[in-house]
Amino acid sequence: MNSGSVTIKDIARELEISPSTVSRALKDHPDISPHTKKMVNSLAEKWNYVPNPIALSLKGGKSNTIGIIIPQIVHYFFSAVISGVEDYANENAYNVMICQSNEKYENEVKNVQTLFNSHVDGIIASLSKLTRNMEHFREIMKKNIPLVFFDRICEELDTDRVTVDDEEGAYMAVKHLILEGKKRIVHLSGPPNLRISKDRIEGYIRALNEFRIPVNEDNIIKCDQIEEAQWIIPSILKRNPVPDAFFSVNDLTAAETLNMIKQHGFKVPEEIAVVGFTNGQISKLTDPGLSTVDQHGYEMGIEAAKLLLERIKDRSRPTQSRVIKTELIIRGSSSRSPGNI
Amino acid sequence: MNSGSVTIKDIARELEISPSTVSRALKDHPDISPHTKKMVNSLAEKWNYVPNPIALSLKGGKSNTIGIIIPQIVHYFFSAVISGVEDYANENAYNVMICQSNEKYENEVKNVQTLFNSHVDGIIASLSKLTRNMEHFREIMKKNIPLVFFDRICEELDTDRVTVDDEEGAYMAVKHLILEGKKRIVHLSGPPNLRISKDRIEGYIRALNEFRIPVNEDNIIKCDQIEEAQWIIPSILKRNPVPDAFFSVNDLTAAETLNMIKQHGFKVPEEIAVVGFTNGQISKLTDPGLSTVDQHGYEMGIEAAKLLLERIKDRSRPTQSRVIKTELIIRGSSSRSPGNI
DNA sequence: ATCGATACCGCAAACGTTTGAAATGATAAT
DNA sequence: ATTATCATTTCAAACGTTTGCGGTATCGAT
Repeated sequence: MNSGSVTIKDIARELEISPSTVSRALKDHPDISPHTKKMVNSLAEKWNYVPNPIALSLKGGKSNTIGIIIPQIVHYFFSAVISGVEDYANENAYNVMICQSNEKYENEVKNVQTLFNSHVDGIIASLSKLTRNMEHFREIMKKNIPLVFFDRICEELDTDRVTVDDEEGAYMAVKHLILEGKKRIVHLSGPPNLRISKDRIEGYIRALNEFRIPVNEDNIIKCDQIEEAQWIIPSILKRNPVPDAFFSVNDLTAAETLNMIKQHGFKVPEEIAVVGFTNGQISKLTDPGLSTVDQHGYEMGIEAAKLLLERIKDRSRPTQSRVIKTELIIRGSSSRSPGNI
Repeated sequence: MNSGSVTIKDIARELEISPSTVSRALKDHPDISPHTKKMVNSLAEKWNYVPNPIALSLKGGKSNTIGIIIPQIVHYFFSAVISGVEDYANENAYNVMICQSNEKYENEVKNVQTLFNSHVDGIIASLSKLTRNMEHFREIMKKNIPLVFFDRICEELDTDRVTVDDEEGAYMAVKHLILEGKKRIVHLSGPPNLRISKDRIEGYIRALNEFRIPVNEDNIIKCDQIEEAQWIIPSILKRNPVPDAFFSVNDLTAAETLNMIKQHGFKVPEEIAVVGFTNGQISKLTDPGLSTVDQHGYEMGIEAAKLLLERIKDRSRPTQSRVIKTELIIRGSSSRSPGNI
């Protein structure tokens, strides 16, 4: 705790009045005389008085801090979400504590504990890839701590949620590929336990169905990491006939896939097209630019924080699910005449 | 503040003893009988008692929270640093509050205010590109708040610092380019007010000097953003003779430069080579892979947090400057036979 | 029986703030 | 002169924890 901070007591001492009078004067309480108010306020101004948030927390029974649990901060999407959460929280006088699960269930459990012990007023979370057991979140709900999931939501718990329209996003991406003339479209999908993975698969299937392209189970492959792509993609590229498009569940895997396709001598997008998911920084920097589905991380962060603060205010209101629209960004990896660059 | 939390008072009430006895029992104070200690500890265990950090903060006069001010969280380097800071801080029972300046001086000033008002025990910061006036940091030092700068340090203030050996990193990068046979090497540099920019320029110059390549002022160009690269690089590529290498102050600009070079029909690395700085996610995903100088962001975060906590413990110890070694990562953008991929 | 020592425990204040209740002083109504 | 009314202020408790100090009880020694 820093020194130099002015307290109500300091002001009271200087003005030779009681702390309670100072407190009320600062709040413009009707009991206090205009003269006293003037004295107090001008001294408070002069001395840069700011209420001690720690004392307020102790008194008020709320910490004005919210926690956020994310898999990894170094991923563009998650850091964008954090920015949104921070911005909205700070505007509303809340602080944010960040915890990373590093995609591990055990860490996630610890994170929940840590945040609870830190007396956060609520928690925003996105599941780790390895989380199957939701007991830690169930516990936190039992303790009546507001909980909002975003992106990788927990299906079995009735909480507020913020997602993107994953199904629609995937549908748009695959439809776009089909309209570009692609027929043998491989979907590199995420962990099958996550709702987002299922939804994106469904969007993929809906697009194929719409154009009466048969769905081949072999074209849906769990592959959502660079390292995975490095050994999976080559085998796929040996198929006969070779796929003519990849729709990946994230940009990083898509970018790596794109590179491997080129390494194997295929032309992008003419022979094989690629579409990713996220619209992170890499997508502008691959060659050709990576078509992708914008996930609007920042907006998700804003919405998640908004939902959480609403619930902190009113714990009895019914849970809400907000869905943010994705946006298909077409670049060179899937189209010879991209709309965006 | 969440409900459900067990307090010392709860335990005292249940055991029909006083809170002070409970407190001492939990701390294994000699005044307390073994029997009482046993009672208290087992109930505390059973009820999952955890001390209320807010009460401790108020009492102890320290918040056990540190603040970090960074330009933008969405950049790989900074999010890596945050990870390091969080990890070290959490291991030592500290929380971290994150503030983004978004590269704006005004925001940075506000951030400092916010952190001060939040009673953080110390601040870790990296300057925004637009910060010239250091008054806000000077103020915070006057108030005796420990302050550690990393990467973009403040030269005029005597604080603890963590940097990488920017000069050496740049030197290695440029020397590597020279050894690859490059002679007309353009350096895309950062904001001239920042020490890191100057150091990297110096490293660039040292390498040229060592190989008796004349330093051409026109080859040192302020260009550290994608948008800047988009209009600056084309003009550079029209030079006659055209440069045969670019050494960029960050990966993003380097990646964009690499793309523009290819667009203009030059072969990378044969005709024009590129080296970046950071070793972020993109560097593995460009085509060819981007050679770069690893900045070890995570380690910097650890060191910065370590320095800060040391200073919080002992405010009188002399300031320290820790320098972390960079590492040249050679990929396809600068060498036909890269050591790394 | 008295004293001192020892062992164990509780009271109360403190951190900074808020807030119900009580106190003070002054004014107006009786 | 007494009382009610009002404006203004202070007191005290509370949030959860720590800690100096004082208190009580027990025991052994005298």
